[in-house]
Amino acid sequence: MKITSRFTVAVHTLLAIYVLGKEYKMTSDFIASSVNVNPVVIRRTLSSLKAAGIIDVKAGSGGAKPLKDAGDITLYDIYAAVDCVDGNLFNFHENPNPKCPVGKNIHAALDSHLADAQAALEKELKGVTLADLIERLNILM
Amino acid sequence: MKITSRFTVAVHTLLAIYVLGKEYKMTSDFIASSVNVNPVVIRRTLSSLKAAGIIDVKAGSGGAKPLKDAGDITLYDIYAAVDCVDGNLFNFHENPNPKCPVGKNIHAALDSHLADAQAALEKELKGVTLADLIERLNILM
DNA sequence: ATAGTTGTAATCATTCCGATTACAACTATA
DNA sequence: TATAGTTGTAATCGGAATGATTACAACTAT
Repeated sequence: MKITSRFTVAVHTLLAIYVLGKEYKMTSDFIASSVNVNPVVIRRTLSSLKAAGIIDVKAGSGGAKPLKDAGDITLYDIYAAVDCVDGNLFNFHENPNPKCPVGKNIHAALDSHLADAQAALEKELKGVTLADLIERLNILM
Repeated sequence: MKITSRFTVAVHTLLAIYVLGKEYKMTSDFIASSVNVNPVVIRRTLSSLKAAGIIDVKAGSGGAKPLKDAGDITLYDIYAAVDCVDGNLFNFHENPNPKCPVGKNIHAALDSHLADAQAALEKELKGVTLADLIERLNILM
């Protein structure tokens, strides 16, 4: 079980917009050919990023544009924007038997630890900005 | 996108075995009624836990038994035993365009950060043992 | 022998994903 | 204002993963 590629697609999309946006018009078709997915997938990604206030996209004229400074966008912001994880990362089996001492209390015993693990992952994502990635890209390019 | 309930089912299963195992014969049917899933699901879980050397199960006679000390079993061990995540937690879009400067380098720029995030989650899981959960259960029960 | 189990294969329905088609709505510009 | 190029979005499709369930062979204790 893996976290949707929507996330890495969104990161890729933003990198493209921030790095190549001055030189090219960033249409969904253009971005789609860099990411190598269907343009509609990019349009959906752009919608999410727009709803999160990260970029601006105008219907008709086209071309996505940055709204925030790259240093102010973390991987977590992107992860949250495309909603790869709806609430809890870990799936719990529904309806453990309340007549069993284990079934009755397993949520109380386990939930906080799972939340901690998820928080640790998300904290790590909060520590990386789009600017960090762009810097690294510029070295590599 | 969530991590399979196989994981929490396995934790529940082990808790049942370690907490109730002295009092009851822990058959797949018994455990299934505590977890509230189909017995076959539990048998599969037991198989994984057995393969990981955590418990012993004998075909025919039945009844799962602990092989390791609860303090030596971490949530990570269970998570790994039932293989909820096959390798990388994050899905990457395949085939980014190598002709695009972003597409060509995005893996190099992003992979390590994703690995770090996954490692942070797993480290957290390594910090909790079955004994911790049992202790908490005993207080609640 | 028998009853009770485990191990495992095979199906099935459901859910989620990304791909794709289609088309209405919108905007810049000629 | 007509047109070309875009975005927004609904609808559908096939594929993959999941858990539920049925079925039955293999095994073990009594």
